[in-house]
Amino acid sequence: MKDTIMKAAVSLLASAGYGAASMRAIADQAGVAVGSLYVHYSSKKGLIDQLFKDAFASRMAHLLDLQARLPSSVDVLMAFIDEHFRQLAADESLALVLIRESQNPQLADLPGVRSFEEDLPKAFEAILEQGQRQGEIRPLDARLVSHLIFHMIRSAVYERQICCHHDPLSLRDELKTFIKQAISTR
Amino acid sequence: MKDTIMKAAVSLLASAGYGAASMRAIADQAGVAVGSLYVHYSSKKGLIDQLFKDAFASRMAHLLDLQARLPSSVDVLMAFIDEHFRQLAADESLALVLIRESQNPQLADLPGVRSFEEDLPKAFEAILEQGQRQGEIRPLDARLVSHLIFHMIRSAVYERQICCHHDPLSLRDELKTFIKQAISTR
Amino acid sequence: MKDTIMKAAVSLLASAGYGAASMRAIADQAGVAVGSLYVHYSSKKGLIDQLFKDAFASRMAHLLDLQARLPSSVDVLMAFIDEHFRQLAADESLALVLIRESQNPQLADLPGVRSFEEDLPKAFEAILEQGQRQGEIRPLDARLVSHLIFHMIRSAVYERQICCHHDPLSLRDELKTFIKQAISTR
Amino acid sequence: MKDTIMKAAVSLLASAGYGAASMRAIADQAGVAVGSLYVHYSSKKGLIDQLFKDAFASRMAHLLDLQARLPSSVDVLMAFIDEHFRQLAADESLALVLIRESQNPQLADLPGVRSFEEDLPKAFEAILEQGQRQGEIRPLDARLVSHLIFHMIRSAVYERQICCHHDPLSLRDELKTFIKQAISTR
DNA sequence: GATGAATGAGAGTTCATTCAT
DNA sequence: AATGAATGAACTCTCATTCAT
Repeated sequence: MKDTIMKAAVSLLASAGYGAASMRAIADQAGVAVGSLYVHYSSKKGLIDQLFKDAFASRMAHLLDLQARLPSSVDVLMAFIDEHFRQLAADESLALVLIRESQNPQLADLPGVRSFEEDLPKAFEAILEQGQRQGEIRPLDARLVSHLIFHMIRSAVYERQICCHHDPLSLRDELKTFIKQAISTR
Repeated sequence: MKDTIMKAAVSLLASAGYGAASMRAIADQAGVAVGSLYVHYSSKKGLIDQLFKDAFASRMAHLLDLQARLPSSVDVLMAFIDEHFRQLAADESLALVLIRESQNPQLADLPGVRSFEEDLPKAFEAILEQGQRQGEIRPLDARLVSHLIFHMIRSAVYERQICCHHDPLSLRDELKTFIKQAISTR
Repeated sequence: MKDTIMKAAVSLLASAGYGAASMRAIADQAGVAVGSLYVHYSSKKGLIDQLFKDAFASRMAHLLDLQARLPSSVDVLMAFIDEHFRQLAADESLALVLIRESQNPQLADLPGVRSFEEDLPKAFEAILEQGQRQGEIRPLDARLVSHLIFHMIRSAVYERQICCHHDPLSLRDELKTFIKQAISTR
Repeated sequence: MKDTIMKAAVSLLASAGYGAASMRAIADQAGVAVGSLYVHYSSKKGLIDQLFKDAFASRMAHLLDLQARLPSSVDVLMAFIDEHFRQLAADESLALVLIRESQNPQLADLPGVRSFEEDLPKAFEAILEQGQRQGEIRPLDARLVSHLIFHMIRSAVYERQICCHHDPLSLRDELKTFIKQAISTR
């Protein structure tokens, strides 16, 4: 049931956003009573914090795994984008929620959200710096570009959700080409 | 007084977001009575719609002007980024609000917000297509890349607001280099 | 309207107690909307705090006045009892609420309630001590007896409300005789 | 286990009061599951009713015993006060709960609470009337004074709990002297 | 135009109680 | 007998909005 609730919450957050996703609406969507939400999550914010904590943990684990297995930094980034899009296909709503609500000031103080906002770009930054040392990546402000890439992935995912015009595979390849060309040494 | 209210609204929306910016809070911030808000704006959504309409009009006008004056599409984009950062310096809060709340599903049906979300990228797309015809810009999915660029500018602006680590000028130049390299024919 | 709300609150607190006097019930009793309660009082506790603050102020003012006008401490006590019963006749519900809810642990941290519980007995204590110095009152533990008297007045008032068997005047005289005989030097 | 639950309930009622002592909190305090409370008691009110029934039975039994053994009504009262203070020392929390919650309107309809509130003073009244017939006790309204004394004992006990300033023995003796002098024939 | 008290629907949350295990 | 997840009514409080002044 805990899972049913979380899935309903993600679905509603995706379509309506934090402000319009009331606990009552989430309960209805999940087909449970309002009180049941509080059996499994301490509060509305507690529920959303858990959402981000889970997402951060799974993404971070994957990124660290890639970094350990692939020698080339550019390859790590490309593989991560592939994986990100794969996860996206698995749960489109979740991706949208993660992107949208991570920028919601009302949620900025949640530990899970902060990890997602701060620690994930930091990992990107480390990869870029390693790539620079390896000569694969041109001189650039690693911190800044890590954030740019992070947001571009977000944007691509976001576009995919909102404007249903794009073919997801071409979008993924377009993004990869875009980033690859932008950071490579010539 | 109408202006005082709008400025207070922008300031509060920037720091607290749509959900936490109550009409009472906006009135307090502006130093006027709650009732006065409804003298000048029909509703909370009406106020925000106006905010986006104004912003869209000024940005669109500038883009059309650049397009008319500069022959090179790449130059137009670069000049637009310059101008965007200039406007940003003039009103940082407004930029943040435009970016954040344009993605808020609770505001998605406002005409002003829709213009900002849909018509501005369309203008970018037209510029890219023109650049392709001129041979300045490599073959790419104009519609998709226009959205990517649009979101990257957003991301850069957003980063500038949230993480106070970056030097705004280097951020602007980094972004211009990033985009220029990404779209140019080799 | 602020007054209407307070009167409705007192009436409901008297008949139902703090736990059963919901804000909705108070609003209904007062014939106003729930929201109106929060226009005039910050919260349920804020409303009750105000109730006690007002009651404390009026009783304390009267006690100080008597103390200034009457030379005999016993007379002051007797006059205060008379006045207390008079105020009681003017607002029986209020008296009951003050007595009952001042002992409610959920309200113990309200400043108004603390004043009522602590500062009023302190004033009694001062009167007793003065009476002892004047030789009117027998040797006794002033602090303790001040609390005993305070609670006896309460009890008498409480009885009057709950058990409607007693004649209020005989109750008052019985109490006065009881106290007078208990504290006098023989 | 039934006893563990009752003790936890008394402890929590003493410190937090009826309103704040939720069934979950009582279960936590007792170290059992919420469901177990309903195995032994029909409801929250049923539990509290049992609390008062037990207390009434033990106090009433003792009072009747004293009345049978002691010829002097004044002695009976004094002995009862001694015993009351002794019971108090044995379970201070219980005493506080009995006093406080017997006045809670939300509990006024419980049979156990009504016995405690009505039948105990009636027994006092009978003793006073007997003392009057024996010439030990001055002419007074027996019903009224029985309530006064009942409440004074309450008050003394209550004070002992709340204001930790008093020495319990001196408080007991002060109260006994106070009452003895108040009711005696001169 | 400007005000702010009044509104009432709806938000998040709690809680006594039930019942399948 | 013991458990604790599930329930849904009811709670306190907030908020966009209205309207008489």
